Amino acid sequence: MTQSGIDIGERLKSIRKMHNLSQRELSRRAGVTNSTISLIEQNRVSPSVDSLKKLLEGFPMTLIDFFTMDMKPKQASFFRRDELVELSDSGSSLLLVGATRKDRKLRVLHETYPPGGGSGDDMISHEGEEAGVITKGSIQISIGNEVRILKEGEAYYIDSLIPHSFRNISDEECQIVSAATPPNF
Amino acid sequence: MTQSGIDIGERLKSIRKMHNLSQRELSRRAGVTNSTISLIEQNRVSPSVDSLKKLLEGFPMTLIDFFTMDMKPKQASFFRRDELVELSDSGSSLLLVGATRKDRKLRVLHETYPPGGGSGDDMISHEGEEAGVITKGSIQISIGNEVRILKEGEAYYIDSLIPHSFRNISDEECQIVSAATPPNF
DNA sequence: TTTAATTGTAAAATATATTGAACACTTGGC
DNA sequence: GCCAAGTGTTCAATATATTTTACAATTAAA
Repeated sequence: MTQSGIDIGERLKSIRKMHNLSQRELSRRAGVTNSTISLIEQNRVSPSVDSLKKLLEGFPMTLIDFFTMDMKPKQASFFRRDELVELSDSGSSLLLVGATRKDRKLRVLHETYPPGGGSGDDMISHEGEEAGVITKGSIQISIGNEVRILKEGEAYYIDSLIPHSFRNISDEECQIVSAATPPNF
Repeated sequence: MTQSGIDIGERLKSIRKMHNLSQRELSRRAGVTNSTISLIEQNRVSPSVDSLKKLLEGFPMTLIDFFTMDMKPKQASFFRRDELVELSDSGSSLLLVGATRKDRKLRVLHETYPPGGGSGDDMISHEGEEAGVITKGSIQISIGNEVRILKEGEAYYIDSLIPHSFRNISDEECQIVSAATPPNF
């Protein structure tokens, strides 16, 4: 029988429903009996780790995912261009994706740098990681004491602790999509 | 008996050792028999979620912590196009940024979908958050039971555990830069 | 050495998870 | 109406996890 604090049965059931699977269909995919699934979802048994793992592989999903899952309120998913929030006051443009969401784990930006534009000397460093892809033009990126020019299709991945800055030294507009976690704004 | 992929027994044992606890002492704290602990550590049984939870409370530690535990090193920097790792085997292209880093918190992809291409019919779901910007063309995105077509410059931001999929139903190539945390690959 | 208190392990007994085969109920043809 | 295929549930049988009790090996103190 179960007493595990978190409602494993309910959680499994809701995941199964999300994927539009019947107990029997999940049973086939996971190699666990449909009756077992029924009992687990009713919290009449506490599944072995093996069984739970098999079941999750039917989605697929990992044990980490399962135990990390918390019910979250549904929030806006799609964003038109005018729904992206402009963060920059200079000539450059920093459009934030998902600004309306309360507790983002991710800071995704669509950045546009005109010729001569740049991020300023961003000496603020914070815990986390940051990465991006150049989607148009080229840009000079300084990371620590390294300096390099990245062209369309190239990318970077850095620890946010290391001071970094961007400058468009070309005569073309440059666009970047970047992501960081945890978000610093 | 166990076959759970990850070595639960070894993991439990190493955690116990880290805390300088004997099987019997952990037994007292957790309310689980020492023989059970012995069997689990030898991987001769697959503990029930209940038992594992009780054991971890003896340290204390959560199930999330337990399953998240993975040893991780570090690295950095710039990536040319040919240094991005192709993850797709179909017609679409999924280029991973920073693949050489072992401990990424971020999964940034440069995705290219030819006309008719897509992410596959199997909707994938995993714990975390995911967002992206369409940088070229347009694409149809399904999130849960919502479907929408996003054009260049538009964006999305979703909880990763909501099943989602992409399909390019236009006659032009579509490019996206997406980011997710934590990385599922 | 002996004794007592540890340690991890093992076997049989017991409790529980899982299976296999039913059940009643619904849905969509025909 | 009936029938076939689907749904989730229940119960007895079986497989497995957990406990109880015991054992042998180690460590420390007398």
